[in-house]
Formats: sequence, C-alpha cells, structure tokens
Amino acid sequence: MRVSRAQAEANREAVIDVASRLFRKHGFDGIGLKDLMKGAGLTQGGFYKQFESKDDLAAQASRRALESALRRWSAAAAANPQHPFGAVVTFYLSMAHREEKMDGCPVVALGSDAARQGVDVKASFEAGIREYLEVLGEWIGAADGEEPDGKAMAILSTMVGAVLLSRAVNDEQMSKRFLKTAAESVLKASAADAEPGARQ
Amino acid sequence: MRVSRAQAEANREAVIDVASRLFRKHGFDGIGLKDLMKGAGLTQGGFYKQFESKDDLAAQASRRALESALRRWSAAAAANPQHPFGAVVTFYLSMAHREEKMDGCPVVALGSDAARQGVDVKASFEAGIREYLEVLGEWIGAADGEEPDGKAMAILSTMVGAVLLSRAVNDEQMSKRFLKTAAESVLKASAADAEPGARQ
DNA sequence: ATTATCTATAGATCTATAGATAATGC
DNA sequence: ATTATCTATAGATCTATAGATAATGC
Repeated sequence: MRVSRAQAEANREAVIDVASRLFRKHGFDGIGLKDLMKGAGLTQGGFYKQFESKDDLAAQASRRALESALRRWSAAAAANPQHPFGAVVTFYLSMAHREEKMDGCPVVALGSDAARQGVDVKASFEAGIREYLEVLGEWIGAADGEEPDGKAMAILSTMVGAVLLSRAVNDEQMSKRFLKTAAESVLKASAADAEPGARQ
Repeated sequence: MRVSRAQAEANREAVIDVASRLFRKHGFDGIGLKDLMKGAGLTQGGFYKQFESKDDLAAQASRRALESALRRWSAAAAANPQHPFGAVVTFYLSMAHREEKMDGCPVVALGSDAARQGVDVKASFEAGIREYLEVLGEWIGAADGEEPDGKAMAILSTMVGAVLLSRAVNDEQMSKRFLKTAAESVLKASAADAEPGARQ
C-alpha cells in the first residue's frame, strides 16, 4: 500500500494537476474530493495526508492552472516570434479556446468563483495575473511613463471579458462576434502607442 | 397554511428575487434550496410546487438579475442625461460595484458559473447581454456600417473583464488600477468614432 | 373540493476523520 | 519503525418526493 517518497510526491503533483483541470471544468463547488482523487488514480482517504483542506488544494490548483496558462501563452508567442502579442490574441480569442474550459484560461473559467474564495485562492490568481500583465507589457511596449502596465490591464480585461461573455451565451454567432471585436480592439489599442490627445 | 393565489404568486416572485441575489453571492452550487426558500420566508418543501427544478430557478433568477442590473444602468444614466455612457462607466467601474457582488452585474458574479450551466440559464444571460449591448449601442452611437454593435461588444468585454479581475485579486491598489485603466480605455474607445486608420 | 405550504424523509453526496494495511526507509 | 494509501464511517447537507394540514375558492 505504501509507496516511495518520490512516488508520493509525484502523486501529490498529479492531484494538483488533475484538480487544476477539473476545477476549471466544474467549478470549486462542482466537484468533490472523491472524484478529484480518483482523477489521479487514488482514493479519497489519502487526501488529508496530502492537503490541509479542500481550500488548500483549490489555492494550489489555481496557482498551477495559471502557470500552465502562462506557458501556453509563451508557446503561442514562440510560434510567431515576429508578432508574439498577435499570436497570443489569435489563440486566446478563438472559438477553440472558448470550447476548452478545462485547459483554457483559469481567470475566465474560475474568475467568478475565485471572487468568493479566501485570500489563498485570490493570492494564486493575483500572482498569475501579475505574470500575465508582465508578458503583455513586454510585448506591447511599456506605456508612456506613469501607470507602467495600464495599457496591459485594459487589454487583459478586454480579453478575459470577451471569452467570459462568449461562453455565457448559446448563440455561436454572438460568441464569435465577441471574440472578433475584442481581437480588433486589443490589436488596435496595442498599436496606438503615443496617440495624440492622450494625457502627456 | 394555504395562502391566496395572489399571495402565492407574490411568494414565487420573492423566491426569484432572493435567488437572484443569493446566487450572485454564493454561486449556483454554493447555496441550497433550503436557504433560498428561507430567504423568502418559506420552507424547502414548497419549492417543487413553485419550480420545476433548481436549474429552472437558476434560469429565472438569472433573467431577473440581468433585468435588475439593466435597471441600475438606466438609473445611473438618467441621473446624468448629458453623459449617460460616462455615468454608467463611472458606476460600473467603481470599487463600490466591486464590493457588492450580491447586487452587482450578474455577468461578473456568475459568468464563470453560467458557462457550466444548461441552455436555459445561458438563454437568460444571452437575453440580458443583448439588452446591455442595445443600450450601449444607443449611447456610444452606432458603429460605421458593418457590425452594428461591434464597438459595444468590445466595450462590454472590457468592463466585465475589469470588474472580474478586480475581484479575483487581494491587492486593493491593483483592483483600483484595473477599474481605472478600463474606464479610461472604454471612454476613449467610445469617443474615437471615425478614427483614421480603421477599416473603411 | 382544491391547493399552497408545511413537516418529514429517502437516498445520494459532501468534507473530514479513524483505524487498518502493507511497503518503504532506517 | 515509519508512513502512504486504503477501507470505512461520522455527521452534515444536498435535491427531490410524500403525505399532512389548513386556508382559499367555488
């Protein structure tokens, strides 16, 4: 029954990975410990030797989900080094991303849920969101002086909101238009750098 | 025990109203029928004489929440008839709105949850979102020809995303900056009408 | 007589804990 | 000897149903 220390650690990581996907699919309240452990090939009883509570797993799985999402951004960007931002926008604001909640952006899949969670889950989201903003800031160029990542924040808001809205409606055409108009908007915003009329 | 037909209908409406608020606070999976009914001064047993299922209530409460949110937009707009759009943006992208999940925009409070629900809940969201887009379109002016509410869609995405992000982090300063940068972005986007460089 | 609401309960599921088991690690 | 995982279970809660109760509506 007992496994090696290395295997135990691998099992723990597997639970976090599985949870990061199943929470995105079902929400924090939509799936129980039994199914989360079963997803990693374990039974429910071992859970509390690995984690302090379900909240503890939620915080760790959130962190893992954000890290995984950022890696997908990097992969999309690496595939098109000339236009990393455009590549990420194309991927993020696609119908494919709309459909794959389980492997998609956790801010969209769990944002409403995260707002109801405690500080630990929110800390995981905050850390991941800061990394999102950092890479966005690098790609679109630092803003003009004050509010370093202000432009990145507005762009991230548009991207997150568009996918959220596209998933909340039945009409596929409407979903597509949310994604398309958001893509046009953020690409335009990223291009407009020292626009006349803006302060300073 | 039995009440008049009119009172029964009033009770039913009260349950929907309460549910529209409690679902926003706790999520569809975060509150049970017992507490939903108790919120309207009733007991759990009567639930299935009023509603077909919990999903049925979720769909009706979602519709009610969206209607109520649109009324708040109208109220904010009516308070400043010269700049209805600016008034709504100021209210929507405020820290006060960030704090009041229970009476705030249901797309933010329940958007991630709605994506996991069936067609009925999504239909409620879709109908409400269409109304959001309609009033936005009136205020910011119809776009130039094709894609009538394209600009409204991008603006709504930014607004929804910014409040969602502002609620997912612990840092209040970060929350404020999400709201502030989004407000600047949507006000600029609404002003820029026939911008040079745009297609057409 | 009808029916809106109540109390009570079935059966499933949830989080968390207790104790057994069997393999690891000293 | 220690410990990772297992089976089993406590106690609470969930959705949904059944039958009782008492006031309405004909």
